[in-house]
Amino acid sequence: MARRNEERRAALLDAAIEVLAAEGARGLTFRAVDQRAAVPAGTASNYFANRDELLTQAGGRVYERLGPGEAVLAAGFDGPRDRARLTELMHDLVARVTAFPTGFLALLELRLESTRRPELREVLTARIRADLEGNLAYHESAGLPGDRSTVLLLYLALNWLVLEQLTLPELLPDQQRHGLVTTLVERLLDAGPQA
Amino acid sequence: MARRNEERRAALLDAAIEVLAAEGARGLTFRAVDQRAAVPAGTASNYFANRDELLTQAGGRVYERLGPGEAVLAAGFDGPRDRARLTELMHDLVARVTAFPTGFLALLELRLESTRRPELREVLTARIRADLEGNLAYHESAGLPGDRSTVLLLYLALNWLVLEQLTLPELLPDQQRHGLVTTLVERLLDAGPQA
DNA sequence: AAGTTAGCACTACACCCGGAGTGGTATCAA
DNA sequence: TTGATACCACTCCGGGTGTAGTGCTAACTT
Repeated sequence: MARRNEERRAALLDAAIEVLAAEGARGLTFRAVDQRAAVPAGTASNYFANRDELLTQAGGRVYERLGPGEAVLAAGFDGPRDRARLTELMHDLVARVTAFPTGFLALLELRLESTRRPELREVLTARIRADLEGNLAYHESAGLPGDRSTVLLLYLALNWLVLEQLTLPELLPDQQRHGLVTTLVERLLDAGPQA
Repeated sequence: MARRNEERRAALLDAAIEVLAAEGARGLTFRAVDQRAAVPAGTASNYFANRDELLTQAGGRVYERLGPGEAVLAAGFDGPRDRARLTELMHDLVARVTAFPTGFLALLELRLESTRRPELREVLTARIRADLEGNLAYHESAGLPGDRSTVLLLYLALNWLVLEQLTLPELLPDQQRHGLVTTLVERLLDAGPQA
């Protein structure tokens, strides 16, 4: 008996993200989602046929909510196209992702879970690839300095930087993290464009 | 009733690492460890007072097993100290970590679990800091090119590169990953030393 | 405007799975 | 013989699933 209230469904998925971040992939149960969403027990059961569906749709939901950030970036088409601008954008990016910590953590949990669920891995791969391609396309069309490798290397390093901050915040002081972003852009660019 | 057979204890911790990687932090139960280690049910209960102990000791065990890799690196004190050498070392590093995938994944699970367990976070922070400091010290004493920031940025980017390979291998083709390592070292060094 | 119906929120129940912890027994070594 | 440890079995407990059943509400019909 599938329920069709989209608003409620979205609320359940948001709750699922919170649960993923707070309890881990294994802790994502229908009951836990019900509880987190403050709806009566059994509700999530009625909206999702099984755990797999809940998992994959939760992954999609994270990107739905992270998406608007891209729109914000798109508003940054004006302004200079130099290194300072890119540095600023990267600082903003890190801040934006960090501001939705449960989303980032949920995505990580899903990555680990996808080790065991080929179907989930496919969905995640497709989504993250689309995101990456989007970033590459944006970077190029915005005329920002740096080539494809620049963007990819930024992606790698910044992701782990955020991971570091969210999981072991005491390892690198805030100030050092900030400096690393600046230095990273600097070095990737100075040597980059001619490659 | 604590048992003291160190060999058996190590075998149980190795099993715990496998379980962490395969089932997630939440899947790490005494029974699962028993089963994976092929010992009778209840054995892990006798060796570890509670789950926390099992968790933290498993984290330590990963580094015990990853440690020898550092020793191998130490054997690399001879040879040139140029960019090509560093590139080679980084390729080796990635290969070495990738060769022990369950260790890497277990560590990731522990990071996520440490979000909920302050005690575990402290232990992990200390260990990873020691590892990082070790890398920094090695890099400097070996006279390899690049400064502190170089090492830190390598750490960030390469970690996520490995994560990418282990969780969503279809996202980046092997060849591209390989090229990224080379490019990363290249760009970090060309702009680096004067900073 | 009243009656009818369809869908959904909510509740309760029956079933099942899996893990914790512990006490007892067998086995081996000093 | 005695002490320690490996091994096994048993009981208790918690939590999750899926579904059947009940009432409410809102929209549609005539």
